[in-house]
Amino acid sequence: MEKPDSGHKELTPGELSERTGAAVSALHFYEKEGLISSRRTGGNQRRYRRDMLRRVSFIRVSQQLGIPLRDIKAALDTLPQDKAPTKADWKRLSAGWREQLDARIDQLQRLRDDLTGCIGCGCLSLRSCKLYNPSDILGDAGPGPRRLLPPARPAD
Amino acid sequence: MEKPDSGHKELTPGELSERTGAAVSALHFYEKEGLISSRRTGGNQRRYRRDMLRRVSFIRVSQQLGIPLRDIKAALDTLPQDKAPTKADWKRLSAGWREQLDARIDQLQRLRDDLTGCIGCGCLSLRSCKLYNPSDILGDAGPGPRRLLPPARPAD
DNA sequence: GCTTGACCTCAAGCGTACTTGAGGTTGTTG
DNA sequence: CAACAACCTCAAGTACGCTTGAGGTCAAGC
Repeated sequence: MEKPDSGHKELTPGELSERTGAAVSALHFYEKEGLISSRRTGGNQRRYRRDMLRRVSFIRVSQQLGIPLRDIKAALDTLPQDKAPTKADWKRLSAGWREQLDARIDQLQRLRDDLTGCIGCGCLSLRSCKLYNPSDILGDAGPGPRRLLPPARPAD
Repeated sequence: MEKPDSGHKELTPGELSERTGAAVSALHFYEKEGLISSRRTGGNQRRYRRDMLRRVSFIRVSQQLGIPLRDIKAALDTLPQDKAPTKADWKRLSAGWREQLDARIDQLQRLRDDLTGCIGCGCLSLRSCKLYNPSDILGDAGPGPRRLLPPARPAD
């Protein structure tokens, strides 16, 4: 039924690291920050439930989207901490992320279209250029730094 | 011909800050890092050529794309430092940036499609999921951190 | 039983992109 | 001419997301 390589045992730090691409030090960091959790053996070594594979991968994928760890944590916090999340749990998270992604793509496409316009018109007139007008950039409400993405608040 | 509000005088730090949305401290930082330049008055105060408006705005827009300052600097270094860039100069830069943008949009769209697939299939099998397989993510050549975007090397 | 590698903790360090603060100068304006 | 905002320099601090190092433990193989 199940391929044996799917496994069912807990994972050592080294295994989780190798299979997710995250450094062991990063796993420690994620745990310290509450993004993942582990059980300890008698010898005080970490053992990870297999669903941590998914959590860590989710973290990494989300980071590729430019989402800060605190937002990823907020999303993961909606999953059960003490047992493996259900399919529905992951589906909900994924759907939320897909929205983020859609928004991000829209944003970039608008940026691209504006940039194309600027190339077309030469756009030596800053006054009329959306890209080069700070109070206009991506609907920015004013000057000053802001996050690339709005805070992730999935199904709260 | 030219609207008077287009201006032709140099800008003070405060003016440049207000018109680009970058903090004065950020302007100092950009100058220290060689991304912008200024002339000094007799009293040692900075005066910015008007094309610095465009440089700073370019910096900020590029950052919205997730491009690191060193890559932005590399791009700006292809512009003349001692005189205002020509329309062709900016056009070339913008075109290079548009490529970055297109690539980034493609990347995100692939990610979105994969994510949609994962939602569709439930994707509790990590083995078959592109998103959750680190050696596959976005064509990653292996585990370990990597930059979201390839280095910007515009028309070098 | 000893070596070896994987593991442990905790503190410090690093790169990016700035901001903040101290202490002092400039320049405009009433 | 005094006040006051805006400017100056330089050093240190901040936030994020980790990595590195020191000093020690655990577990498997020879």
